[in-house]
Amino acid sequence: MIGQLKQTIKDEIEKALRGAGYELAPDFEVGLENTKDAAHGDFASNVAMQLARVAKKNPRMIAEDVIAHLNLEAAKIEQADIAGPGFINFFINKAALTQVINQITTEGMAYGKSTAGKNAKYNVEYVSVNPTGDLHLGHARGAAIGDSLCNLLETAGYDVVREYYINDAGNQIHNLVLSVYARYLEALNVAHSFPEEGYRGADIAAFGKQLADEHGDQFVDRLDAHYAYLRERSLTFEMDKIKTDLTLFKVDFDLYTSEQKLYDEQRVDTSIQLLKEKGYIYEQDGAEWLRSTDFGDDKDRVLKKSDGSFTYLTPDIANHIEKIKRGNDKLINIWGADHHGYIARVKAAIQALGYDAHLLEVDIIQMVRLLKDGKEFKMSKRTGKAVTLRELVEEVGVDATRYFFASRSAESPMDFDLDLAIKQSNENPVYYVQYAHARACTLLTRGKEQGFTPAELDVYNHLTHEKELDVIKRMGDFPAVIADAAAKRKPHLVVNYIHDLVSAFHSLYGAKKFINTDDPSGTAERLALVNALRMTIHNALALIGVSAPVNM
RNA sequence: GCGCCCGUGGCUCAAUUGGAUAGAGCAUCUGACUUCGGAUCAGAGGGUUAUGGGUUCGAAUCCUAUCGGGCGCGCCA
Repeated sequence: MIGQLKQTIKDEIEKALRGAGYELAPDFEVGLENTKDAAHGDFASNVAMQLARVAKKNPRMIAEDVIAHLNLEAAKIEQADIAGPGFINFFINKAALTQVINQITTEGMAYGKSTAGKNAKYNVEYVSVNPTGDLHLGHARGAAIGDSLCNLLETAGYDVVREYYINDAGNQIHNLVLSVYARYLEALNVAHSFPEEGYRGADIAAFGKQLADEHGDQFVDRLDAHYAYLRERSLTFEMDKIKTDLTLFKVDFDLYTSEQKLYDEQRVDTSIQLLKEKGYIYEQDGAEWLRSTDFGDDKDRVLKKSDGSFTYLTPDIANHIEKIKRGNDKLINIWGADHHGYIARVKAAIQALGYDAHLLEVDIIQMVRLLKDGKEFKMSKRTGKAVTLRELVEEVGVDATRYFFASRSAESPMDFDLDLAIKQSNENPVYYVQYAHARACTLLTRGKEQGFTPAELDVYNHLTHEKELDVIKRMGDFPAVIADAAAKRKPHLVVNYIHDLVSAFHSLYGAKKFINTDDPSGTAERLALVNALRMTIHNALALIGVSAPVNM
């Protein structure tokens, strides 16, 4: 509703400009922003400044032209002022604004949805952790951001598939089997040596012991004979555990793609063949290379090694071909910063196949540095030392952890002080938001006890307090905020929004009585606002995987 | 050395992508109606946005140089 309002104003500004004789470029877009200060009205436009240079005219004079030609009634504006260097501030009809309440209560759980994405097919690949150990802190950040982004995209009208690419082929799986086997022998007190490149996570030790309990010494000295079985069991164990942990973290996937399956179905061979046909493969030193430098990569990349096996890149290219074949309009990969050097080569492959580089978008999430006792705590694959996602959830909680990760921009590296997180978990801003939701719910029940039901009116004439209007306006922004955050791939914008919305409500709560007043119609209208607010908070928190408790 | 990312109050982070007086939380300090939930509210102090130069009506944001930090730079995955 607010979105329509703003569009109407933009259209009318454009008409006014043309009416005043300004030439507008075909792609000219009228700027109209929410104001930060109520004194600047409800919306502000900077068109006058935008046009100052080309029109060679003082911005304030342009602003005057706009106002002189503006049809206030058509734009549904009560007043338009010029301020500062040439901003035009618009004041809208406050009573009309309250209609947002009805929109929210009618749409309910669906409030926030929009068609901004036009059902474009988006494939989002995230987490995709190798099945060789526990999910840790860094993965948690990727999972939280990836899942939130998918929720945002869906709500903003995109057609989303959530994909987890499983690296279940290659050397690391061999090392996984050897590691499990070593732990198995260890559990049986059989002399063994731990593999050089082995994985020392606690999960693997536990699984080795489990195998010993199940099978006794059946596999001792017979690794080769039972290799396939142990491989299958190890992989299943790892993936099941990863899925369980992710579900605990409220993160789910639509599609699990197996690297091994890409091999089995000849898709890896086919993709190399395809690149050969396009002429971007050459042989050197017994290996087959992709001429990725043709597309801006630093150096060419080996696809097929001289021993006949493939590099990691090759099946990944095959998978990207599969994604494209599924008819996706956009492929989004969410990777940790340690993989950013890999972007150029995958993009090169996509271009070599004749597709636009923009078809693939890689969003990088910067590193999480873990602090313990104020010092950096290096996670180590060698020793298996790490803080796992599971520990995080147990000690800090899902809601607090997800809110924490979602609230920070992905592009800046962050420190995570675990001790502080545990100690301060009850000071986490997430409770500030959840408390507002619980408070709203209580108000509704209390109101009901006293015989009040939320009003259903065309216009809410009693909601005139500055802080009431502030809350209403913010609620009305919700769909646009989602669409914006989705388009920018920035879930933290939603968290900023939630915090501001809730803060406006807490402030209103302090300034105004809701029930226990001698103003029944005001109470009923105010409860309608509270009801709409409750829904908005609930829907907003759902986007980042955080619950909205009725009481706490 | 080359490439990408980052640098904002004591700490952790924002800033509608170039907009009006750079905002929040934590920490510090001062206040709040004898039940609408004090996990809250009202307020105070705290900043040369790493540094220099440039672009323009206007810069934390763009360009440039320098300093500092992170991550990459395998026929590993």
